[in-house]
Amino acid sequence: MDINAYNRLVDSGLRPSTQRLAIMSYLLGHRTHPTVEDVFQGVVTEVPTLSRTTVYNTLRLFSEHKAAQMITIDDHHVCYDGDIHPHVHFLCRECGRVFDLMDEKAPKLKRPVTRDGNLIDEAQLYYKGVCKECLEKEKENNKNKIA
Amino acid sequence: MDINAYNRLVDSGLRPSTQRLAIMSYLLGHRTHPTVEDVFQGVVTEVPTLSRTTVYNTLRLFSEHKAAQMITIDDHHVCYDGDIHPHVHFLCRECGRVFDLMDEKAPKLKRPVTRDGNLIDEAQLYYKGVCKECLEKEKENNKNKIA
DNA sequence: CAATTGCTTGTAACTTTTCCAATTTTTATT
DNA sequence: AATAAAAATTGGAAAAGTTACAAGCAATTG
Repeated sequence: MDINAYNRLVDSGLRPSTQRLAIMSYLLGHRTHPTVEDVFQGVVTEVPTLSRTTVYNTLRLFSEHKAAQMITIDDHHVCYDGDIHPHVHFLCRECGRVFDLMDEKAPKLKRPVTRDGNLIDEAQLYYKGVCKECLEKEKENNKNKIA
Repeated sequence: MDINAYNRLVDSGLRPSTQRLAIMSYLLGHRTHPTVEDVFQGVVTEVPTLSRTTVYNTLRLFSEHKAAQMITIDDHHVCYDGDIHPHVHFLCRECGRVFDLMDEKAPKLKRPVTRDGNLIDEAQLYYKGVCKECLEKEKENNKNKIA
């Protein structure tokens, strides 16, 4: 059994069912910011009866209980992150990958309430652009065109 | 004619067609972070032949040309903002409204390239929580329950 | 004023997500 | 253990949001 997944669930006040453990294990083992479909495809081999609805429900549950982060940077689909420490995300417009930006500081909440009186419980800082790998590829293509 | 909408389009390198002008005017006149559907409903009264596809295409075009901001804070639908100055957004989990947080500083990009070599062209800082109005309502409801 | 290009339209299709009733699993009670 | 109650999961269907595409319309150029 994945002791980390188990602890994360119990610590978040969630019952460690087979499906939840499998989904949490997947999240903790794949730091690629998987979509719901990614999670489903990755876990269904292990839990063959798994339903997509369960994946949707479970990931939402995780995010509501702060056992995972919901990431809404991409307008096409939501993705999830098992890393619950505040950190900055980057979306590459070319390849669509989402990854962590280690060298940028996460937004820090000084107060959980704004001056206007709004209660804040979550902060997300996102960057969008073109990743290193895609920039390299573009360079290659341009070279070939000229040659 | 809305001179502001016209200028925003031309300055962004976009042709000022009837539909584009109407959509941009709507964005500039409604700082409520409208969804595609909001924009469609708001503009179709003025331009009765307007198609939803045009709204989708046009808003995407605007965001690609930095003539408007695409906001992906809500996992249910994308919304748009005619204010292109960097500023912080807040999503209320109760009423679903998105609004600007004036008293929070927008993320500033020192360099357009990360230390890893990724090219950044956009930054978004989002907060989620419960807005003042919804907090008040909750208080009311609790009072009534006890009484 | 013909040709080209760009913009808009409407429908259909597609993707993602939610709903819901039935079923299974787990927990609590006797 | 047996039973009842509660919680979690399933699968199919439906809804919501978005895109693709072919046809038509408008503007611009030579």
